[in-house]
Amino acid sequence: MPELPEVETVRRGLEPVLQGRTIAGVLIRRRDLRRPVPELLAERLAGRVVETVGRRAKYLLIGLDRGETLVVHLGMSGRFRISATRPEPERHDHMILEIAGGPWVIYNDSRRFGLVDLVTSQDLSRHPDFAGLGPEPLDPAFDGPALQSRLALRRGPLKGALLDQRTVAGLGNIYVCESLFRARLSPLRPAGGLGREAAGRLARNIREVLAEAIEAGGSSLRDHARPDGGIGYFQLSLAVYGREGEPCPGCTCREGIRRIVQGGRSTFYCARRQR
DNA sequence: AACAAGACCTGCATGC
DNA sequence: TGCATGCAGGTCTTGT
Repeated sequence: MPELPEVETVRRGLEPVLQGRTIAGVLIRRRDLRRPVPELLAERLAGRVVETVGRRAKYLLIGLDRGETLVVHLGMSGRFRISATRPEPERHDHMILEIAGGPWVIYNDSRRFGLVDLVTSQDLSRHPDFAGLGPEPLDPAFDGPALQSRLALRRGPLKGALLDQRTVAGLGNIYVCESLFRARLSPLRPAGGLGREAAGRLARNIREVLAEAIEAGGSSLRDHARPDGGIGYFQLSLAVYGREGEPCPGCTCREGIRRIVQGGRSTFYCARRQR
């Protein structure tokens, strides 16, 4: 499910349910996620008050009292759902939070590429999960020069550089393809040689596509993304992702959208429009 | 140092 | 119907 817009959509869904509320009880049903769920996590969370519900890159940051943060990553298939009544656990429900006075918040991840961790809030920026992350693309500090300087060190193609969370945080396969299409840049183009004008265009299009996707509630591809059970609609606005063989929405080329494999993952682009 | 490939795990669509 | 194959929104490790 989740790149930055989907994680942000989840954050917005959880915030009104969690912020200012007390965690009454926690059930951990499976500990072998991407890395093991910390020992005694349930005991450490019980009775804690949620102060903030934030996000950094694709990580959800549930800020608790006493200076600790519950970190959740959704991996490829992670989701949250909210239940007004005590839920009957379903397959792949790994963590169930009971909020004092209801509701219940359930973390489910079939592929178990996600993770749950509890870290000291002060150490967050130095924590290994976060230390190397690039800038938040929606932060004002992210602009053409910032992107250009990060890309300058690179030798490989743009696609891989943008997927690397050290370049800019929060992009994944969908939004890299979409950003490159909007910026009219080939995913095969060497990242290092990107000029000032092209880098500025790319940074602007990254910001725009992410902002529009958040506005639409994210993209719901194989399942729904939102804690409230609703779906996002941005998949309807995708220009190239998953559209191999379809006409290019930006030009009149005969070939249409092409699919290639880079770094073992699908890239969708228009070879005529994107140079 | 930077890159690609492989690994992690499950579910689903497709084709025989 | 059953079975094999390939693919999926991420990221960590390994090898070149």
